[in-house]
Amino acid sequence: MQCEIPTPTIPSLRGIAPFDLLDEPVLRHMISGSRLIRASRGEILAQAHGIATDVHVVLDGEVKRYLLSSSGNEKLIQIATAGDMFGEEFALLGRPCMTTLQALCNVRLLTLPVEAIRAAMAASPAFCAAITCRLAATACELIAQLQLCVQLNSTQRVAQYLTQLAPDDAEHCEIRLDNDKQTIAAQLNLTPETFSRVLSRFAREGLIRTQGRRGLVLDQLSRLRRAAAN
Amino acid sequence: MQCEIPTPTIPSLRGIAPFDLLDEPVLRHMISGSRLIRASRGEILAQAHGIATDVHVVLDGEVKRYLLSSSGNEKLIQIATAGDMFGEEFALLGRPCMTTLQALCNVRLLTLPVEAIRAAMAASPAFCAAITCRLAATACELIAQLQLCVQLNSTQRVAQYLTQLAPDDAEHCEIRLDNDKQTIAAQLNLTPETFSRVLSRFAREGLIRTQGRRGLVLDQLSRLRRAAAN
DNA sequence: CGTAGTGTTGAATAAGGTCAAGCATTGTGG
DNA sequence: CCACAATGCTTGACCTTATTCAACACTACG
Repeated sequence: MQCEIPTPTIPSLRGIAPFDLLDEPVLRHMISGSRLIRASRGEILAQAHGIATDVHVVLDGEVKRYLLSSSGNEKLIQIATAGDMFGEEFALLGRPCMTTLQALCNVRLLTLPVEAIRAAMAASPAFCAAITCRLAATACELIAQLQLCVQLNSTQRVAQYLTQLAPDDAEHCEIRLDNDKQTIAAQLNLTPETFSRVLSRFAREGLIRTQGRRGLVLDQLSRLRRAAAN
Repeated sequence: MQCEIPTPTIPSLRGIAPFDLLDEPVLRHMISGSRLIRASRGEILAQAHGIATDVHVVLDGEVKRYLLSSSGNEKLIQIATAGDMFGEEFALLGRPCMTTLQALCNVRLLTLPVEAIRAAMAASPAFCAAITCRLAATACELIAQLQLCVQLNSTQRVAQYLTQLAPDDAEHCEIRLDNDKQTIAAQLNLTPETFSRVLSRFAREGLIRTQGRRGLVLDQLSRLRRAAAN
């Protein structure tokens, strides 16, 4: 994990989601307080401890954000990809950050002090509104996650996940998973074993067929949707 | 459940958390679009369906906000008491509201159209910042909830709940539960039976003693804290 | 003193998790 | 281009945990 003073990152930040709303001087001030972090696959970028003082932006690569329990259990919160920003929740409140950060591949990450974010919010109502929307979206996602993890059983969770990948009206479709099955299992808060078992039961019942490691044919989406709802 | 046009509520709203930041005309405009809802114990105030278009403020009484699964399982999200505001997450994004609302006692609830909130945010940077903070806090709480429900077992959850009720440094203390045991169990995502079993195990081990229905003596808080962490 | 609402306890059950072994896929180095 | 290693995936047997259902006990309140 390396840190650099990021001179040439102004253009890249300008192209990223809420920062495109900022004026040149505000953006420049924000960059001046930032740090650029490089890390390679598997590296832990930040532990869950201490007051959060900054916000992160992924420039390239993927970063996994998760809760780590004392028994080693990982609960995935988010997989942040290029252009994603995260960590406002804790930083804006000055609360201890609960999440751990791990690089899923070689990544470049920009770290912005929360004070700069706060200043930008004061300077630009549009930026402030954008941050507000992002937080609202985060809260919604978390409520959905809670619903998923707490109220649905393994069958329902997998069925719901699969139906989300298909177009809304189709009955049959072929898809390609965008992550390891382990990772997907983690998203659904299942062990890889349980995930595998549910998939093979669906296959046995004729709902799906597997094609290689990541390919999947959904044959009876209406039944799958029903399985998700029950 | 009754609805009224709320003429005399300007003063009461002025005294409530983020609304004290607003100027008289903005506040007046906000009130003008609002509705006052009265409901009595047990009544369902709003189902989870359709796009959320407004935000709620509890004037008096208590309201339970929860996720309802198709199998009837309830996952408690929040108990909102007088002065609490909620529902921004969904309303600001115009997403379907996932939560159900139930009166825990006789309540008066003020319903504000999200457009008024948006206008107030545009008019007052301080109000906007306050809303942002509230959303950040909501997100943090939800992450904590997720951690609680997904990564901790029943013993840890109960131990954590109990230790939160005690002062940080004490070893011994008496407390009074502020809700039914059923409700507390729901907050911890446990059945009342499991909650009861954990409590009686703690009692058997000498960690706590029960006093009547709501009283509780915590005798060995250090052991309790250890049980919460493991 | 009786009743409704809460809380407790036990036995049976179900749902996932854990551990361990083996199989398949992918991609790399020869 | 093939072989093989590394990684990821599957499967089975077993175990732990919490839920369910049912009966009963307690408490608070009228």
